[in-house]
Amino acid sequence: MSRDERRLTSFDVAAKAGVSQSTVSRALSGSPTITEATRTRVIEAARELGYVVDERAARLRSGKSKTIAVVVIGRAGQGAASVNPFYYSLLGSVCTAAAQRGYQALVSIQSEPEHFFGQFIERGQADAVVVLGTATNREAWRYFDDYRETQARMAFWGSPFDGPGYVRSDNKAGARLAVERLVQGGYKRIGFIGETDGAQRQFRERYEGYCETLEAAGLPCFDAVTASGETREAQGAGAVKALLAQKTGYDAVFSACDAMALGALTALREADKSVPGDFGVIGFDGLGVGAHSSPPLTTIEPDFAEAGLNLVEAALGGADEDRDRRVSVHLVERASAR
Amino acid sequence: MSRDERRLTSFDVAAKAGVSQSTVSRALSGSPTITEATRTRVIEAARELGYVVDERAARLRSGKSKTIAVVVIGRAGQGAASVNPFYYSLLGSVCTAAAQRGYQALVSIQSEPEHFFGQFIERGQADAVVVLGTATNREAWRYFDDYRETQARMAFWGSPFDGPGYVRSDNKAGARLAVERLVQGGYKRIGFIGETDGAQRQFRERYEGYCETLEAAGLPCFDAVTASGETREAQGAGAVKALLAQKTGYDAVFSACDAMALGALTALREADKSVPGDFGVIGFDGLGVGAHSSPPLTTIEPDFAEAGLNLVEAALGGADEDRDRRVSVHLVERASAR
DNA sequence: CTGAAAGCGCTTACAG
DNA sequence: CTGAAAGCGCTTACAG
Repeated sequence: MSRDERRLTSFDVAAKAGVSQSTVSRALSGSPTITEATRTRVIEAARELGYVVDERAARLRSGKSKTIAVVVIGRAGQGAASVNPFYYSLLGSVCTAAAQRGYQALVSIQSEPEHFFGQFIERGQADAVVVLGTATNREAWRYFDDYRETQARMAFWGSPFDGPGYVRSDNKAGARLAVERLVQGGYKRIGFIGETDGAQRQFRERYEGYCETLEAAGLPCFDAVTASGETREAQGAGAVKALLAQKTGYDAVFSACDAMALGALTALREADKSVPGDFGVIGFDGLGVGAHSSPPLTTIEPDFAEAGLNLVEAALGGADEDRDRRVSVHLVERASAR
Repeated sequence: MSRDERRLTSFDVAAKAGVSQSTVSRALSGSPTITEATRTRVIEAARELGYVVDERAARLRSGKSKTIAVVVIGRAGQGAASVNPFYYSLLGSVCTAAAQRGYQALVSIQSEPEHFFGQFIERGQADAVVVLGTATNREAWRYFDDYRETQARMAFWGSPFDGPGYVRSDNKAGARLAVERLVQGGYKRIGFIGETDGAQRQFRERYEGYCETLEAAGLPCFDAVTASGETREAQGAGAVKALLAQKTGYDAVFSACDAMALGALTALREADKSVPGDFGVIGFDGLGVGAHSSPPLTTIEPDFAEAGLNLVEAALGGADEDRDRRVSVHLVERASAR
């Protein structure tokens, strides 16, 4: 209720409980070497005084920080407004997963080269760092890919690079789910939109899954179609136009990401193709906005809670733990495939 | 490159630069009492060694933490998945605003009563705390409303409560923009959906702005219409159905929030009302998903960057600064009003 | 302008 | 099981 002038310390609690300061520390930190009676007395004294330990001191002394630094990469020149909902959801999952493991989350949104910073562990502020965000900010990813040479306890999502600590969706399984769903809907000539060059490793994996599934189904798979554009949506719209112009007789597309799929939907509407009747579309990412498009977008969604847990574990585990971490995905049935 | 076994300290830098440890500290912290020549030498030594100050020690000693704790309130029983994109954007803006003022952001997502926790300042982890999130988690807001009795340096967004430190949109101005836009579109019987009882102070303000603007335009204003439902969208859809059933001849609605407006759009489509031809809809919040609804939703959006800055300043300023902080809003012209 | 010293509030060997 | 003491790595009076 009242605001004390002097900060309460463990000595105040010790005095009140009639024990030494070290006993207070042990009692409050859950040391097993303390009698239950003593512990209760100390906890009660602390409660009455409104005392909580000063984490700066506790962490300095113990050498730990019980914190995970989470760096969210945005588009250069745009800041927080450029972070898409997918990464915010992932951020939320990481914070939650960290809390479940007893860690706090120090969040930093980084877009500009002059502010790239990763030395949270060296500053004693974090025990591990998770980096996530748009693959399009190449400079940022280059910075963190270099930086990881100096630190093992890191994990990544969204990077165009690869290596230990990189966590991602099970892209092939996702592609399979999507393409099988399209096949099951009776579509015969299924295209793929999204670039498959080095930039987006995830996209390449989705493309591979697309081809494999189609081949297994005895259906033809086609070259990936792309188009340039400012935004992912413009790219998706352009790709669908290009694909329609090909006159291969496409009747469906699997899009490498939802943002492009949304653009595809717009282009299809303009081309008077009815979705899902004439043409099927399935995206990838599980963006919430897809639920409001017309028609609502059927998509592949990674399990966010699992993604958060994987990122936290990979970061805490360090580079030693060199396994390929794949997050499971599932089909979100909406209305863009018949 | 190499991973040192022993942590580097300011003594190592001192030895390398040929100065005392206190000089290293002063040089690196930007103390004006240091010669430029000395500072350069120290900085260079630190750079070569790869030294950065241990913030736990620096903050313990200085008594500051240069951190803002950001608590994001989710729906009980649902966690991070229940945090909507609006609050994630706000979270991002707060992190960015904090960084601009030289603060870091410690983020904690809280949904369950047993994990409500606000004592970041007492733990020495933050200099101020910002709480934001859904007004529907009453218990959480009650907790933080109680907690603020013990701490001045707090700011809030989304609370059903009121008082110093509560930051919100300029709701009346927003309502005016929306209703004037509807009037300008030629709509004559404009309804309001959203509850106006105590729960959502923001909604009441929007309703008041709605009435005032309509009266000023010489048009009738009506009682707010609501409907119960699991989600905001279901509530919006229900409200529109109820409103259509009234046969007052409504030809537009101003919705207290976008989520309800999205539901309204669905209900209107089902009722074969063409939007914006037969019926106009304008929401409030600026949700990104509104850009993909059919038709895309015209809405009122608060300035997120300004909101973040306001929250950070209000929190840092403490309760002394007892002014009513209003964040400016603007009309996002999309296609649900002719 | 710089150095030697104290001390922030804890945790953790070291004794008993 | 508990206490007295050292020390984590800084910042900041206090001197000079």
